[in-house]
Amino acid sequence: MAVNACSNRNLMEDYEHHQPVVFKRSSTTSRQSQSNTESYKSSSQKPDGQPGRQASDVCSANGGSASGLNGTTISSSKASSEKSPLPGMRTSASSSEVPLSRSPSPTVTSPMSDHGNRMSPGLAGTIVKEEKSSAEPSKTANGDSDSEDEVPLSMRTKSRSVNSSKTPQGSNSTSRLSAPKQEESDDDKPLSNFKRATNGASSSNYSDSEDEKPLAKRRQQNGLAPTKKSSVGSDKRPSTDSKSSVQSLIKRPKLSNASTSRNLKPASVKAEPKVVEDNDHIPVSQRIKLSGSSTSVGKKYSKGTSSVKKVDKKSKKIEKTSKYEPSSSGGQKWTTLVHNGVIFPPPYQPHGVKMLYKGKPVDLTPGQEEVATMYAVMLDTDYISKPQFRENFFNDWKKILGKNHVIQNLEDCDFTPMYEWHQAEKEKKKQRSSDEKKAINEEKMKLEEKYKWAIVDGVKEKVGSFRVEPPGLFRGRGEHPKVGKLKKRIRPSDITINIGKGAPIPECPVPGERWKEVRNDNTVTWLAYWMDPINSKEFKYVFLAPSSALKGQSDKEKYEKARKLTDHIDKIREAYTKNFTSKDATKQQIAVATYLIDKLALRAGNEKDDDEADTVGCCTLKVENVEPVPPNTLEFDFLGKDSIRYHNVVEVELPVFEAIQKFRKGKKGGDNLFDMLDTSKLNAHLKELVPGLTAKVFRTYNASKTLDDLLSAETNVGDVAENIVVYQHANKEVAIICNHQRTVSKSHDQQMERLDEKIKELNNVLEELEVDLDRAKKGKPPLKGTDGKTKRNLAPEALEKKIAQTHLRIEKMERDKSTKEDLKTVALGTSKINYLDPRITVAWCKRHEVPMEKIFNKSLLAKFSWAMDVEPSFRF
DNA sequence: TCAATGACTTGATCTTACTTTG
DNA sequence: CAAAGTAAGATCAAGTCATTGA
Repeated sequence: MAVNACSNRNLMEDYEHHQPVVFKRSSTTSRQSQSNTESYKSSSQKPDGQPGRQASDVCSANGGSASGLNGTTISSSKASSEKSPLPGMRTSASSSEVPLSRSPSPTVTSPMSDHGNRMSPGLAGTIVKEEKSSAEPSKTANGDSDSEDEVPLSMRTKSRSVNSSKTPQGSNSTSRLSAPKQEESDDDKPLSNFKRATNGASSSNYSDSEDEKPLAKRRQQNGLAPTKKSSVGSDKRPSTDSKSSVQSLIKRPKLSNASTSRNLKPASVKAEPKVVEDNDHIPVSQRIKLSGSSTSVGKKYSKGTSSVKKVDKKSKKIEKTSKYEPSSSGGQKWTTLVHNGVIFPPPYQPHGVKMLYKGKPVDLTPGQEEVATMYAVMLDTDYISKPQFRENFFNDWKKILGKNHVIQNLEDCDFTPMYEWHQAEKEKKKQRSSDEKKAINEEKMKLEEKYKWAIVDGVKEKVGSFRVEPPGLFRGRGEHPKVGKLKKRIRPSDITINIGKGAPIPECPVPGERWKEVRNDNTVTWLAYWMDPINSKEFKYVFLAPSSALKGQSDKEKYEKARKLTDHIDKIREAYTKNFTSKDATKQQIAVATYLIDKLALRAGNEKDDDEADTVGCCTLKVENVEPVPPNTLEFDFLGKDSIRYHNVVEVELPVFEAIQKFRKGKKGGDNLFDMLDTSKLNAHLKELVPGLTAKVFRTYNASKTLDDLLSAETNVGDVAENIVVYQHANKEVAIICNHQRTVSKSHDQQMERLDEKIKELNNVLEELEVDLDRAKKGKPPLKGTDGKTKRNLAPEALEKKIAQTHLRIEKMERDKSTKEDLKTVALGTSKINYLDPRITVAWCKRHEVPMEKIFNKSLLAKFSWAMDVEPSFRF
């Protein structure tokens, strides 16, 4: 049972005791912030009010006892929520489980496994390439570390914050060129280890392998998550697959390393290739079928029939052949590209419902009504309560109303009739019979079918979002200066199409209009773009879907880059640590900034314009965002991307602490903490250390490294459901590091109450059973139930069994509850989609016989099709 | 050197489809 | 079977980073 997993192990102990060195990342982690909503704006404010949840894992430690049963700890949700859990966590030191250890084989195994190629026989000339880069052998880790690794000691920080904090880890990336990777030394281990320290504890060290193991366990402690998993368990996947398999399609070759692939590219035919025929409706991704057995996770493509082939003509530009050329410069992204353009939202249909102005109905032209309706529809959102929103809206609407319109101010407008009309429409839609719905759906599908696919180098690929954004009111996040502005309707004459030379130009769907421009630029991947109506300097693009080879390739490159960072991370840490005390202010700032990015997984922090929400990242931190708390703790509190609050209290190394104090000296709260720095300087510096390295690589590295370590540390004992719990737990750790939040659902409290009630009920039942048991032992009949009914006479054994069952139910419910509380503000999806190398997950699934579909949904399976053949021994 | 531009990734949330529950 | 919950998918905002051009 899951329980076990969760049970406490002593994680903490491990951490603490062993600590030899190392960085620890902060322990705490919690994110409290969530308050994201708009509320805060400028940096200065710190919102507090939040519920302050804490990081879960951490908490668990303490929370444990909630259920008394078997020692399992369940973290009570509450506990977690409470702020400081404190130190007292107990853990037994015992944990001794052995971790899986990293992959054992030091040797290289060549990855080449691709099993069968995915190619279908059918394709004739198409490409294929399958090899995976042999280059990397699986790196196995060796258990040892390089000596260097150990070095980092200096850096280690300890963090433990009181309240929350997250831990990050750092690392850097590397380019492929550089040295061969050494295995990761232990040091590399991600911070994660550190971080969580739930409460106060923290520390851990890398090096010992031992330490690592425990981590995983630690996390579990919370005991969470049981519920979902179970549900997960069921499988359903079959259906789709089967179908898909049937169809044939072209399969796309698998990606290999970039370089190669590029070159390999099939030749193109120049002109338009003919479209692939038939089946195509099925996306490539779907074609993949998963094998059912866990191990067989890999996908296989079905055989494709159609063949498109292209001849190569090209070789022309392939200049850059360097093998590894990243897609960079000059990079050609495709040779032939065929698609059908974009689809437009239907024209506005006036509804004729009149709004009131000073209590009286007003006649509006369709154009005026359209904009009024956009506002009316948002009446129940909190955008309406923002003055900025109302002001921007009214300014834009006024332009459409005209100067002399009766409507002169928003305050006297009553949009209720329109709002109600809209609600009624919604209701109507909901009430439609399923047949009706089906018919409507089919119609829509038919209409959109042709836009869904593009043929890239002869392979049919899914297009991402091919719908032009409909007009509406801008829904900026946080305190965006432009919220509420009218996002005007986009017309064909606003759109630039990019398509292969010679391919048929998509027909403009609006009669009488034409595209703004048609280009044939094969150095970019977009199929179309238009100017963002809100920010005239920005564009909106139509790209291929994530399941496409083009996207898959770059995704793979991203992870490879992060993975290679492993080889350089020690050096990088050493270097920045040395510069914490540099006399050169710029160097010192770079060092500290890099440290924060590494340790806390902060984003780079580009400069922002005044017409954007006031949010910050590392390079743009303000003095007021970082509060030094002697002797060596820093309290971060700022609004980051999407105006999501980042609040973290972290212990840092003394030199960092001192440097921060120095950077703050003589500045005002709103001044930049790093006045000598911006992202381009920072990245330029990183690139000197390792070609291709940029700030964001650290996030990817730390996230993936953390997952890899946590999953590998876990001794496998459980069944599928338990393993899934383990995975989710690891995933959650990563989400916490990255500060991926979600707003608490409106019904959360209600749901919690409901759970509480159920638990209470069960407890009552339990009490009654115990009384009955007592009486039964004495030969007395059971008391009447609360409902007054008489109960059957049961043998003590039977009662005991019932009691045990009830205990289990209560436990499970408590666990569900704490998981729910725990995850109420943590979003796991983002990291899964963007930061976790899917090969880690795939390899782990293979090792633990967990079907991939339990972890990745259909779209992720498609998106990560390039990772499915990885060896079970793969380590990040 | 740096601001503007351009392309692409990351991210929260809204919407819809599907499940579970009462 | 409807209401409630949830997960998947869609949407589109908001970042990162490279390149361009003056």
